Amino acid sequence: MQKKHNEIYVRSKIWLEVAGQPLLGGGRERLLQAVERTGSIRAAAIELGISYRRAWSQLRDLENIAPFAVLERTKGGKGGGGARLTAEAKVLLKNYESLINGVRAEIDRRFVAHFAESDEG
Amino acid sequence: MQKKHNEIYVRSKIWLEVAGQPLLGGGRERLLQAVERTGSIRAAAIELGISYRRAWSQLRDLENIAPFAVLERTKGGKGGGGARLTAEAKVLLKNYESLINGVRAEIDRRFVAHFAESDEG
DNA sequence: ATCTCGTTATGCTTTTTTTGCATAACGAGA
DNA sequence: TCTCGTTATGCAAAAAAAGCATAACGAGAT
Repeated sequence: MQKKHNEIYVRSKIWLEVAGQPLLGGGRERLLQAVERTGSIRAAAIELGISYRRAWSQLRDLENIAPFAVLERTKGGKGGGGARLTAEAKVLLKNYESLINGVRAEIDRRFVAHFAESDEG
Repeated sequence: MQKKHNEIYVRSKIWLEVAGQPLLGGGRERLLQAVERTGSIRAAAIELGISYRRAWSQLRDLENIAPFAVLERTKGGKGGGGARLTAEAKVLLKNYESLINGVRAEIDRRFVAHFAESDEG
């Protein structure tokens, strides 16, 4: 396989919406995964390298449009508090992960099929 | 088929990149189509309901990262000038159209497969 | 040779969106 | 009652997008 001088490649975003508002995409997916793993919004933000303010805003928006509760939060206590995903949020997250896993590969396959034999696209 | 109280649905964007920079997505696709149809950037902008400034900026950015010339422009003359797509740009546009046509349907199909039997997602 | 006209080309202002800082509120456990 | 690290927000700063106004252009008409 010779190197191609044309470096065009395909990228994609797949997300879920409710009533025209974004519900869950790649960014919030990683955020929910991090919250689930760490048990707090703040720790998740640190793990992702984003500000707590940004993570909190993302989750607030998510919860505002989700048709069910997403997080269970606690304040105070020895650890200061924390946040966990509801069972429904875990199902949503899992289904989204399954959805995009298959789609990514399919897009790449179709890209090659359409752009492989033609250098200029 | 009963109505679902959960209105979650899937959306997607597929675009081409070169070296991390966006080359061609849905917006520029429509813009190129309009330029091809009308023969000028200004007429294309009017047809799409966007400002000429915006259309022109989009095309400038596109040409800056495309590995080949995209438009042939003319100034002056009876009509004042105009713009046309190069042969390579037409091929790129056509291939992009073919790519996304199949992908859209595939994403919808996979969405239904993953989200159909589960209301909460 | 000059004028005309509708286009391409671009600087600059305004608006909108995003990002980030700083700080208040909270409350279970010590 | 005090402490501590979290959740919760107001507000400012920065970045990005949108839009206004105007210059530059040059083939054809005069």
